[in-house]
Amino acid sequence: MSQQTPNIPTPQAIRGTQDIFGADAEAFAFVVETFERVRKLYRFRRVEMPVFEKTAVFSRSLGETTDVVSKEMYSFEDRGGESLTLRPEFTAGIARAFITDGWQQYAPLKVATHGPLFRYERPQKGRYRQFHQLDAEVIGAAEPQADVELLVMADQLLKELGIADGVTLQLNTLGDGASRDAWRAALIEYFRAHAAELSEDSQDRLERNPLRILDSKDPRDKVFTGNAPKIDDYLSAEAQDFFGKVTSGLDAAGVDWTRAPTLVRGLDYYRHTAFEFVTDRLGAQGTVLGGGRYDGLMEALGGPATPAVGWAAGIERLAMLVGGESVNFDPTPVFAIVPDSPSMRDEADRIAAHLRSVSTRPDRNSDYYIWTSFKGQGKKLAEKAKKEKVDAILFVREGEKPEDRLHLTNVKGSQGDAMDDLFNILARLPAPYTSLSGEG
RNA sequence: GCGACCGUAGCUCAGCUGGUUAGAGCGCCGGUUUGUGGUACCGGAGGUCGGGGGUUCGAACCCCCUCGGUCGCCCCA
Repeated sequence: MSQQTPNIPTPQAIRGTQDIFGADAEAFAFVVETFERVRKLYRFRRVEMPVFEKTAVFSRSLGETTDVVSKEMYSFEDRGGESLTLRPEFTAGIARAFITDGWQQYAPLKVATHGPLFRYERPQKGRYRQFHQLDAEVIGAAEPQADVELLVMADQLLKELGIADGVTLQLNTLGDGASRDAWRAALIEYFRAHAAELSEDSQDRLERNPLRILDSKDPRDKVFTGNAPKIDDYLSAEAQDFFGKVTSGLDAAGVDWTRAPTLVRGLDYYRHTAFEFVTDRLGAQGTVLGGGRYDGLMEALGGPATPAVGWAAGIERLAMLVGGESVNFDPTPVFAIVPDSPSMRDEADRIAAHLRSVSTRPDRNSDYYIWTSFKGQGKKLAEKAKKEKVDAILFVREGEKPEDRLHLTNVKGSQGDAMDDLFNILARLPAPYTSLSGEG
């Protein structure tokens, strides 16, 4: 290995960013690919959104007083003196595009996207300053069936990722605007009576975000949360009916859920349905997918009143649940092409090039993968190939007759049909190599 | 923003209450052996002990500052 150049300090990675590699990167890709498949199944349209927006897009939609806006955004002035912000979430930007790009003509519009988000927070397990989310939104649909479809899709995604076990859907309603405001007022009144006995955090929350006191972890607060006013007592008949249709829709679709009366949303724009898929396997960052209805958002951005629902899911949290070195995300067999001697290098390269050029199936996936190296031959290279976890090694050796020149060795011990499959693939070899020797 | 723990070769770590040239395994490079269901052996390169300051005859080890990591609080997906 080469030495580092002295006296030139290597710049460090930014705190809270990640260089994702190896099994983690495979798990990440598996999550994204699964999401893409499910999103197409439900006919959500793919959108690509800018990574930065005018700061007002977020400050208006999330609320100036929220922690995200007041202390977690990466905001800066560009060279024109305009205040811009690296997106801390997807919804606000999509809502902005809905208004400014005339997407209203497609309403009700189902869109999905994924990519990096930025929040200046203290890094910890499952939380980074640059993190990645999957996102799905239904815009322009006031019907509870939209909430149901979104939740059914989320449920199917988690099942297809193989992580549905141990993840529970917690569901709540915040009511319509009037219900929510009445409940909020009642909560403030109730907690204010006990203000002195609450935790310092909750005394602060009392002013800024009283709903949040309900899911406080502090035992001093928990004493009071049990008897706090319930949203159910403040729901209008319409809001009650709406929530009833969501739950019956979920039951009809066979999605398990539990009522979580203290589940609230941190951001101001949420109404009605609020939900989180929660696991107990990720420590403090247990929410793996969360969202709700945000009927008030479009107006906050100066657009027409437009009902909408959506959710987002943390890709690295999903990847951690999927993870594990042992998981094989892709069963496609891998062949190593190994020249037995330096003189067979070109021949080996020729064979590898041919196999790669004929590998593509009509569905654009490959039947097999080909591993090669840039140097080495024979024994050493075979050892290296095994460390790369190839399924079989095709040795290219010197020999008079073409059938003597190729030798297939099965590395992983598959037999019978599996071995036949490997041989069948090599039947696609060019002219001289119509047969080859090998062992199973 | 607050708290706890941690920071020794590319990786995972050892280094006794501060005491001579800082170690192991894996990996890497070279070689010998072995014709291939993750060979065996020999040799080699590679470390400002995160960085800076201090205490001491002497610091990887003690103290302070700083940077970074991990896990909580907060916030949130």
